[in-house]
Amino acid sequence: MADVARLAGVSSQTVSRVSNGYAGVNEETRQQVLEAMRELGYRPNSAARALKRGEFRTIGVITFGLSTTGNVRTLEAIATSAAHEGYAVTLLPVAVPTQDEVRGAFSRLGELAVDAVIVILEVHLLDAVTLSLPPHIKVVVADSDAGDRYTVVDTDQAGGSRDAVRYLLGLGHETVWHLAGPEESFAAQRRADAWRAELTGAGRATPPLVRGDWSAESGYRAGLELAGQPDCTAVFAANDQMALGLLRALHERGRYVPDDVSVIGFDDIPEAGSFLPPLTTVHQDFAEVGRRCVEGVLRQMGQDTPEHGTTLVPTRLVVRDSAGAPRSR
Amino acid sequence: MADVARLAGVSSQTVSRVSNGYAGVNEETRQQVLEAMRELGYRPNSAARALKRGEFRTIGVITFGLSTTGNVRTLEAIATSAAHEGYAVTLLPVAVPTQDEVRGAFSRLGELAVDAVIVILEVHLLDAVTLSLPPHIKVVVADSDAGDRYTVVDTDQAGGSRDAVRYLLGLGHETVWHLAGPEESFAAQRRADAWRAELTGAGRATPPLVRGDWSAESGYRAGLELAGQPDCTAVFAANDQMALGLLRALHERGRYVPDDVSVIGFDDIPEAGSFLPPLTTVHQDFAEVGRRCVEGVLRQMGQDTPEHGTTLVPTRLVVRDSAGAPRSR
DNA sequence: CCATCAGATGTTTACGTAAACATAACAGGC
DNA sequence: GCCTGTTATGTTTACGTAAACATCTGATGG
Repeated sequence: MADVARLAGVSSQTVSRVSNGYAGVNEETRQQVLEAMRELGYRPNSAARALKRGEFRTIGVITFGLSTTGNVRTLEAIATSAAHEGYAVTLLPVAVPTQDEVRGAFSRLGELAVDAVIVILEVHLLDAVTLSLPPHIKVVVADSDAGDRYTVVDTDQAGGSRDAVRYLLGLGHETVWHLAGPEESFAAQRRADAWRAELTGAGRATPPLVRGDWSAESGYRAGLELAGQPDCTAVFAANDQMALGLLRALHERGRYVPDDVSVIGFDDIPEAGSFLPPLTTVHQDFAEVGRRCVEGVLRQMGQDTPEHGTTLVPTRLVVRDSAGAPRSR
Repeated sequence: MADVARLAGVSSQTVSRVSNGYAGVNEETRQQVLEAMRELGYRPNSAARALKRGEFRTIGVITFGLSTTGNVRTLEAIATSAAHEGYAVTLLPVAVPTQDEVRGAFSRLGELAVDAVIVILEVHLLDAVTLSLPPHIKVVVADSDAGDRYTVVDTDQAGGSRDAVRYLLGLGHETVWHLAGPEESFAAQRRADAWRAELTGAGRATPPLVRGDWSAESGYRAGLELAGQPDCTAVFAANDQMALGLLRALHERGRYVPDDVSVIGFDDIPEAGSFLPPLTTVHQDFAEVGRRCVEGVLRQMGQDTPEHGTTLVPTRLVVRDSAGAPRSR
């Protein structure tokens, strides 16, 4: 900066003013400074800036792996929104979703150049971890039920599940089975709860819940099991990957979809329309979740007090070919 | 820091020494300092550190979208490796893969707190962009052919493609069709080149190349076309998503896989084993690519001169059920 | 018993920036 | 012609840290 100032024949403060687009600079001076910057290839040093301003213009994102579509899409939207607002995004991968790992990530975060954190961790691990965060760092959590302590942005899991079950019942199915996600997952829990509630509300029997782990492979195993249940005519899978495995198992066992068994997924991953048959599924607007996370974080940075409360992003049932009326008995 | 020093009854320099694990500090003093740190909740300020040290311990990752599995898995491995080495990862999403956008990302990068960059951009857009990078920033490129100018880490696209084609020919197919990725993609280009070379080398006819855009939907459209070619008995798809769409199209048109048509994909995404039928595909070791990217970046940071040259990560053909011998004529 | 040296700790300074304050030049009103 | 206000610019300072250098203590060896 000093070099630029010297070359342009001004003080370093004037360079700073130009560099920050400050108003009260003579147009002629400004051009000289810009020219000098160009000539010297000047780049403001972000460390010094951050030090001086006391903020990094960076948002940290804590996430467990990038294996699930939802996390990735949300992350992508976060990165885009953040970039749009002039914020950078720093990634904090948590290797294994254990209490210790999460705590570790949070404490690494403490020394990290970050003004705020968005946590995309659907598992029940946030509880004991709160304390280790420096107090000035703002937090938004996606996919959690910690709405009483944090700002939470979530998909309307319950609404989406309700729509799926209602749609299947509307097609004439006696009841709907559920292929759930892993126990540790908040999202899985809420989808299962809503499924159960909707069935109960409609006065239908609740079949035993089948557990998967989000993977297509687990869906396949569950599918082999379900294929053996002759009274199973409709399945609501908690995500599209498991639905994919389910489709394969049913196909292998000669149970045709949708003629013998109807299947509905959750997420609407880009490939869902290319499954065999194309999957009817609940569309999640991950991009919107990401945007609102960034929004929430920035809003909190404008004020001193942290917020809490939950924002729900609505879902939409995308009807394709994997669900139909049950074969008439 | 000054507060900690006061509380511990030492100078701030001693606090710094403790904080950085410096050797020559009396054990007793050290404990007092640590105690004071704990009591005051002291966190070293990373901006000040970066300013003083002249390095940020941060790696920037430029990537176009997070839509392709490969990019995401690579990114994940990068983040993990980097964290392991005490480096943070900052994400620089490029919204649209145009020259301007890429240039923009690179110039934003100039002001970003980053010591090195890993570019995961498979498209032909790097060429004109070189200049805008501050000279001290180290670069590693994944999935590119810029090996003469940068350190490049790539999957052995050619080897994988060759194996796929060779395997299909070995099963007795007369020739192999190719469902290629988009023209702008380096990876797509290399896979297509290797496919053509292998066919030519084996003295087989080269069917017209069919173009997709990596998406399952484009694979479906291509599949409808290929289903109309009676002499098409084997297809090598440039990625698994397109293979998925292809499978659906073939199925809809009554061309059975693998009896009528054999299909091989590329990537080995986690779901590939759950396709109908389970997909034979070329496994890419994205994790290894990510690791080597970080390794390359760190290595260059240890020295002054940038490197160039290409490292290839080997692939592996994963045989499942989508490819078989052609129906005897 | 003093010179020498090693280990432990303190003091000064600089990293690059921008806020706060200071100064200078000039226009306009009375 | 002097005061006031405005605009443009310069000077000083502090952000939190760690390198470089300075100092102090006590031990060792001749």
